[in-house]
Amino acid sequence: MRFDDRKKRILSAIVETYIRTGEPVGSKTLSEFPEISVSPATVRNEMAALFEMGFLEQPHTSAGRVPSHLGYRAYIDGLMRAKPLTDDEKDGIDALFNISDPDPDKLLADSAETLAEYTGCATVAMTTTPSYVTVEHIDIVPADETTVVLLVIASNGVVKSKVCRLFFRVNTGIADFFRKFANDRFCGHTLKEISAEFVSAVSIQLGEYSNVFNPLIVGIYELCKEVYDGQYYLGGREKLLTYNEYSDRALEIMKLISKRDKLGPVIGNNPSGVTVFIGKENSLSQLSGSSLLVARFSIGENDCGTIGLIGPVRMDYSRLIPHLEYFAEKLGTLLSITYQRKTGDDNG
Amino acid sequence: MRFDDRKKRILSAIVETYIRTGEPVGSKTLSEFPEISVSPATVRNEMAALFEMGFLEQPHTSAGRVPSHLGYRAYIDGLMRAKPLTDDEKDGIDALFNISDPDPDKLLADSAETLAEYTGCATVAMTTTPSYVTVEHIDIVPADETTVVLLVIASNGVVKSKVCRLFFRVNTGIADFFRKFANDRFCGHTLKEISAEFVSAVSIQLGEYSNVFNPLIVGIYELCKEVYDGQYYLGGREKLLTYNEYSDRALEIMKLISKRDKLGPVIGNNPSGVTVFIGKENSLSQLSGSSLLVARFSIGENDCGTIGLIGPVRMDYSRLIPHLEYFAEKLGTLLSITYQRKTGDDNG
DNA sequence: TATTGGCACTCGAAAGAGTCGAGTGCTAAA
DNA sequence: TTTAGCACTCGACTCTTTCGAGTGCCAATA
Repeated sequence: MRFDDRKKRILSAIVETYIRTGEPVGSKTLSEFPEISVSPATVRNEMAALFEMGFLEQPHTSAGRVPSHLGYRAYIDGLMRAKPLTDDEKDGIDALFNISDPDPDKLLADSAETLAEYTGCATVAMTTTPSYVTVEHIDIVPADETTVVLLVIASNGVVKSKVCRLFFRVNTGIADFFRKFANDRFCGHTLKEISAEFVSAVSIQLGEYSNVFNPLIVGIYELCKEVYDGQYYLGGREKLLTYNEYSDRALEIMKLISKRDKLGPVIGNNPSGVTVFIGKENSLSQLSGSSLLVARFSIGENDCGTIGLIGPVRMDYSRLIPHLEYFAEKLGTLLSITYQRKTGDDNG
Repeated sequence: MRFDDRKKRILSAIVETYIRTGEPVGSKTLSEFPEISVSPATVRNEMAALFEMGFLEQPHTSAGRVPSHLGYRAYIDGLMRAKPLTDDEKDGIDALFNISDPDPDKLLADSAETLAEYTGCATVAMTTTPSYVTVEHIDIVPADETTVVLLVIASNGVVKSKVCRLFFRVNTGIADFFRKFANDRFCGHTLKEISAEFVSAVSIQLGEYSNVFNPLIVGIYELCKEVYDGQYYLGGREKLLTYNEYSDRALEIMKLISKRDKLGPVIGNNPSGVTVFIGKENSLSQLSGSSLLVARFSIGENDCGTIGLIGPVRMDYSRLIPHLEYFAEKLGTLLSITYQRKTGDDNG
């Protein structure tokens, strides 16, 4: 049986109509489409064929047809006409990223929230740190008598800080000593190397002072770990409640996507561009009723993170895929500006 | 009509049974309670009286009775026997707060999440900064050639930092100059004073350098604002989905409580101890189906924040009120240790 | 040969009828 | 003042009926 042109048009129309209405699509409705314009009976014959080929499902005998996962897949891979963003939509997204000096962490969290608002889906934004990234510099700044601010600057430009409150007074001498010590021991090592064992070993080298300085050493460890772990932000999880598909599963899905160890591996390892997982294609069985759209973004040349959408299988792919793509691109651009300035200025 | 002892016992039993089962409570059920032990007919007479007095409501003629808001209020204010925490429960909460050197912001966010997990309610945690808090110290630390870390330390011990990426190379001289300038202009001023206008005025004093240093001045402004605004964290909003009461209102409530400008004023201005708003007592009409429990916590002597529970009116007050109280107390204690060490060590 | 009109059939959704039982209010007796 | 007795109410549940959108199949048609 050939998957001829009319079958393609009919499948397209079924997918699009079902996405729009949420109701199974019947032969009469389809026959009224200008790009189809054959009688309902003919449409029925074609639908029977598409059903045979696995592209359609039938909720029950006397209902219309609904796309199967295969049907969605065929639609997305070949039939769909992506709706390019209007200038207004582009301007809208551009405006979101028109921030002069963003805090990268907040930017990511805000992006997730904004993208959720923009798409009506739950979103996830995640960054990962390549294993070659090293500690570039550690600093310690006395804030008041017993408080210091610890800074860890990584070779990828990420800076993290932490307030440490100590049990003794910190003067410039102590700060200088510790700064030198910490830089000597940590700089140049990859973040990956800096394990609890590594830190214990460093601590021992402080000899009798190891107890006193322990909060700072632990602080450095925590900051390194924080940088290496990257970020994981969710946005608009409550959007799932607006879809009847999730009427009683919403809580389960909301909990699931909150867990980085569950969703992270799934979204973290995809080619560039937008990757789509439709329903049962998801490796997590709980997501068999959901579709997942993920897009990588990069800082300059370096692949650095993923931003994704989670919504019902019946989501508007033709609109959301280009949106997500554009959004990820813009996010990458802004992060690149933020992080690359330090080297970009070298020539000036 | 007297609100005599037996009426009180019956009202108590109705509230407690209804909280437990979610079903209207009938006379037969009540007559079997040992503390009531009169016939169903007598109970019915008493219930009719309690209904007259406004303590009960009746979903429909042939259903049992349900507490009215007045009924809950009477229960909470006079009849309820608070269930003190068991040692195990106390240990559980104590363990949550057994952290050596917490980041205050994370602590608050984690507390909200943990409290939600512990109580099954949505939670909110908020801090406010008294208007007398001043800027104590500003620091600027070069991180790499064009990146600096800005620090603002407030007189209440709060430290905030921000990474600023600049368009020029920062050497020690520039950093020293700006540090002195910023401390001269900002220190001693209350956070409240540091408005956009204030910052513009300061910026002008930099003369020809005002453009160059503007990102730093703006950074200081943002940090001051961040400290002054305090924090607002939500936890476990999805818990609301577990109550049928919220079957179709969950989304609305989740959105509402996410808005600090809506919920903040309601929870931010209450006496110490646990304050309870039952259903329609809430000034926000959308919360008429919810109860709100709020508890203040303080750092040392200074009142500093609020932590609260949001759940269905039918919540287990006798358990949750003591829990929230203990939780707020512990949170305050840990924050006090964190913030007060700097002065507490002055005697040593 | 592909398309179409006709027709009997299917099956879920919605509406209506009947039953059940928990719970009530009222009255009269204890 | 308390209680047993009794008629009554009304939601929850079940069963049945009706309705109609949609189907599959077949014979007629272009």
